[in-house]
Amino acid sequence: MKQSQLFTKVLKQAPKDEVATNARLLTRAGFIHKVMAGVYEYLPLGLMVLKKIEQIIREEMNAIGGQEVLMTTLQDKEVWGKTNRWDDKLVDNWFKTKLANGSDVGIANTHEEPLTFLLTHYVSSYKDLPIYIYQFQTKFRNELRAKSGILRGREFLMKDLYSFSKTQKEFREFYELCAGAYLKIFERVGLGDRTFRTAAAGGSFTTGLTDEFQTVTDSGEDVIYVDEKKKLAINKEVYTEENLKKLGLDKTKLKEKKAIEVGNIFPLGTKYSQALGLTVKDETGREQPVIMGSYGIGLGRLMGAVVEVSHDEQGMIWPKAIAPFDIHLINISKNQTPADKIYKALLETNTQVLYDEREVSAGSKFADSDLIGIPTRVLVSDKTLQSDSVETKQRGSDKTKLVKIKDLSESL
RNA sequence: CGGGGACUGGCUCAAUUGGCUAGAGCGCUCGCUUUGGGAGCGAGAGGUUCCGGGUUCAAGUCCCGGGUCCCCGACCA
Repeated sequence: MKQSQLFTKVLKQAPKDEVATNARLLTRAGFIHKVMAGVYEYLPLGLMVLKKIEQIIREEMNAIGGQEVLMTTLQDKEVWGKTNRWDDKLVDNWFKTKLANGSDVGIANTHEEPLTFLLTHYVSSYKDLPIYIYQFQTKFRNELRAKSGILRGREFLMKDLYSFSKTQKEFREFYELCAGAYLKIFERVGLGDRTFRTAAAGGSFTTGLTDEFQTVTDSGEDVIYVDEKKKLAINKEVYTEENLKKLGLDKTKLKEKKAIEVGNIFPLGTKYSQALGLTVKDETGREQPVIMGSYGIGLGRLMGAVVEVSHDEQGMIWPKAIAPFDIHLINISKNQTPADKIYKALLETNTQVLYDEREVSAGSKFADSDLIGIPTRVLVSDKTLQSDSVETKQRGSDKTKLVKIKDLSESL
């Protein structure tokens, strides 16, 4: 894409109402725009990143047997009444509204109830299980205090998967499979070396220990204790002698760290299936409640976490897998024709390239490029053209390399 | 929800203990010049000073009410 056609522009100064690094950089670079506290619009560059994250998650969820659906934002009150979660005392961060005919509806906060209810229409035999269903869907949560830019929003895109199993053993196997898939996802988006499976409390969903995935960074909201060798951690909220023993963690080997929760998985047992009547007949013909699990990843939060851990003074440094573009082609030669040709040639090799052909100063282009943070910069100047070359540079590194134009696509 | 801070062109900020036509930088438009790390000169456009009341000869500035945003805490997927 030609940069002059991008409708967003880079800002030299971040808006004063943003303090969080992720929001400051993403806003300055034109990836997102704040509408109100905790509510952000995704602009072209930001959406490209979000879509790439989504695709990585989709691939990993499909790989473990997930089937993608899309459920609704408007939810039936009846269904929530069956688990008593309609009550504001139990779930108080809910947006609710009314239809024209006066009936109450909920605005998607989570989907355990609607999905469990949906499955009662299709599942009746143990032969129908297991089933793993997921979606990318916007969640609305009326947080008392939104903060940290896109890390905690009132409206955010979430991948939520729900597992439906006939036995504890079957459930546990999938639970571990999904934990593995999560680690792969965080690896692929560039957070692998600092993201830990972490024992935590289950909130309103369950009792007992559950698992979350925490990315270590000083800008995190949570405090965890990490065993770096075992690649395991425990959240401060459940840090007790008893739990340490249960997890086989040695107090002396744990390091206290701040972290961002980028994903979570937890057992739901039969709480929802029983309440909503989701049962299957077993081999002997008896009705058995289905054993459930829930597995979530907030996409915006994940994107924000990447920015928090991967940036410098100049701007963001995107991992290749989720960068909005692969190449930032920059022309600073008066003669634009050679750069135009390179742009076309790159597009023909299916390279995703942002082409800065604007008539602004070189320094301004470099600064914008560093801020946006595309992994590879390809520079065309009078100097490089003298030797039929371009200069390549990786974002985050100072090393530059002169590459012959005819060899460019192979070298990338 | 408790405590603290803020709100002035698109963005960042000025505006003397209440005083003239609310200024500057960035950004934007036009012209000329310039082009390897946010260039220069000139001309120009752009304002309900968050909203509503009030005090005063006079309010961006003081008073009352409301709103929004940010931070800390509580809460929380």
